[in-house]
Amino acid sequence: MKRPTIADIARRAGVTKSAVSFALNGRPGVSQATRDRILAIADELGWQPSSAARALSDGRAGALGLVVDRPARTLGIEPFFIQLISGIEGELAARDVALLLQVTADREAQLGSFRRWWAERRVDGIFLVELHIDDARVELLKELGMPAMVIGGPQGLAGLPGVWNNDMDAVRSVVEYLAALGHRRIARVAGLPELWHTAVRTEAFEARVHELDVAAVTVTTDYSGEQGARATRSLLASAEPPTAIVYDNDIMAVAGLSVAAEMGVAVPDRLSIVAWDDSVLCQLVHPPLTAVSLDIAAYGANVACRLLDLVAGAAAESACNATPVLVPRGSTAPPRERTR
Amino acid sequence: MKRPTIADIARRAGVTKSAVSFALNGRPGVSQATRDRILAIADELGWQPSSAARALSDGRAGALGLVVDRPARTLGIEPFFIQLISGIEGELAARDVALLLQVTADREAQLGSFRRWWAERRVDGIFLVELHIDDARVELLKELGMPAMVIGGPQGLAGLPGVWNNDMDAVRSVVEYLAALGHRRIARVAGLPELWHTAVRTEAFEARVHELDVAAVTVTTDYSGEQGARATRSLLASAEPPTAIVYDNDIMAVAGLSVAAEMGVAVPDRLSIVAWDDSVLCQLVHPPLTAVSLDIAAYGANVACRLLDLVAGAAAESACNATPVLVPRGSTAPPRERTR
DNA sequence: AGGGTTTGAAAAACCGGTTCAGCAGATTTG
DNA sequence: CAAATCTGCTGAACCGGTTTTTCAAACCCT
Repeated sequence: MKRPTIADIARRAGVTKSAVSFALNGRPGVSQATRDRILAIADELGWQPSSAARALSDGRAGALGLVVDRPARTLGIEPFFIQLISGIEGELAARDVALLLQVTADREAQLGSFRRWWAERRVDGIFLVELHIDDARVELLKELGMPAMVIGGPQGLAGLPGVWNNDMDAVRSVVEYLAALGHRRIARVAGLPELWHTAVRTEAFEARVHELDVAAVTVTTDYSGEQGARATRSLLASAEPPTAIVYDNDIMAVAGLSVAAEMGVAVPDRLSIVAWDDSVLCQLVHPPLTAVSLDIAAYGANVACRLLDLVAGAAAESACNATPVLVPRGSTAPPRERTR
Repeated sequence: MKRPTIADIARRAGVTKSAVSFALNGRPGVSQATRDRILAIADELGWQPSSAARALSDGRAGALGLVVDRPARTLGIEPFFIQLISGIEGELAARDVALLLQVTADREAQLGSFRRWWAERRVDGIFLVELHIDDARVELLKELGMPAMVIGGPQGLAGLPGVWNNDMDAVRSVVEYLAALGHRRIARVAGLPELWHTAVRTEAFEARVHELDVAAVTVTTDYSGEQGARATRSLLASAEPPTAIVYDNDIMAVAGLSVAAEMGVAVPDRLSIVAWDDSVLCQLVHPPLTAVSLDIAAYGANVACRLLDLVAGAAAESACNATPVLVPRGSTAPPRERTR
């Protein structure tokens, strides 16, 4: 039992392929009676358009692409990507657009994937995540003329539209919260320094601690729990250890919490911990972690919408998605005096 | 600057499209000299085949599909899926096959996705994960005649080929390990009971503890950290609490560890913890968790290879991938007497 | 009644590949 | 030396849609 084509429908309806095409796409050119008859037959036969034929004829793939290149070591842990994909998917599925996913070992491979996807017309556009400062992908995409939407890039990024979150205000509220609790020495265990959003957060962090006259230090890592643990160890072992640490992702925060336990530093009495990127993980550990929370799936849906519009021909527009909010839990408290 | 087609190459080379097609696909029918000339021109023009045209003409999509339907709550945490996808991708990318990913809210939606993907010829075959006992998807796939590879299904699953792991031996070795340490009351916090691999593990577990004359109890959950925590709480609060708990995934094991900390039960002195599905998470917490480890990316690569072969026309064959190995870490030790 | 517009549908071209039948010319074969 | 086979390529059909062009019949207006 072969799958039906519009030619089959045409034969059954006693019309030509063109009439069927017009009818199925709701375009003028066929009478209402004929249209109804064709639709009924299509339905009866269980007809579905061949994505290949459609792609070939109208030039669009009906698919969008996403390439992720986190090293396997850290990739799986962060809920961020799957949540993001989940949000994107919700939007795409509704419009019958597919999502092509690729996981590459390094960034160079991404360039090749973009080229190939575009040359093969596998996708109509792509999502760009983890934007670096001076990102080679941006140039390539502009050169190819490939529609793209930057996820999490800064506002005024040359050339490509994007959707970002108001991390600056969120960082400020974290600093203010800790300062209000009485913390005077705050550390921040940041992610990869070459990422745009790390830079944005660092700048906002440095500025706000300076204004509030709080002593602060920022350590950069590769986002892995291992480096988060190492950074925590050296911070806590220093002469003047911080009384609060802000981590750039949840996995490092959990690692930091373990290090504190291992070193006999009570949380939150001796050390307050704040995690960026909230997830169930933050609520599982003991004490539950105060975190900066954001609805990532909604973020993904938002971005997907915009890329779809862009592909459909809308003007390229950037927008702010939302401001992450601080969710206080058991890992933060006023600092207790060190002597005792 | 339009993207080049084989017609462009043909014109430049002074031959017809057919000759170009033969040359590019390494098929006989053109002389070596002509072939070289055509390849050089194709390379110069940066030609890449249009996936749509190819799909339309030879009937294969050049893509495989994977649908995941874990609820968003638990989805992001487990490294399993991303690692699996990463492994699959490695294999597919080498052969220029794309991976379509869909994240659905419920299982019913999966059926629709399969139908549509197949009807639209979007994919040549699909990976079936999280196989349920009496899974409606199996019937549908057989009805559609869609090539599929079951990931993690049991050996003798009617009709569909699959690749599984030797969980039975792994379960046995865990039980033996704990028994050898001196544990006489072991609990197992299992995953969803309707999943095949849960059933397989449960059966092996029950059988082995019986043989070794160890008291055991199995509690089923939905894999979420929340339910893992709840199960742990009630187990530890019982009259005769277990001295060791085996968790069916890493996230529940971490949750269990937190509950133990919260209840003042020392790990591993009073309670030993074993996690199934090893991940960096297990090494981040304190103490690091003894875990049942498996190279998931390699598993994905293995499965991908087999589905590609199946799609290419090979006979449908099932196979065992590997036996997960127990990695002892700090969360397991001989039980200490309860009185004191 | 005759010329112009509208309507509904047919016919054909096209998208970019693959594949198959056909066909000259060179080479092998009896 | 004629017939059969092989080689290297051409021309055309085909995959399943979309889109443009063409065309006949119906309708409209003095």
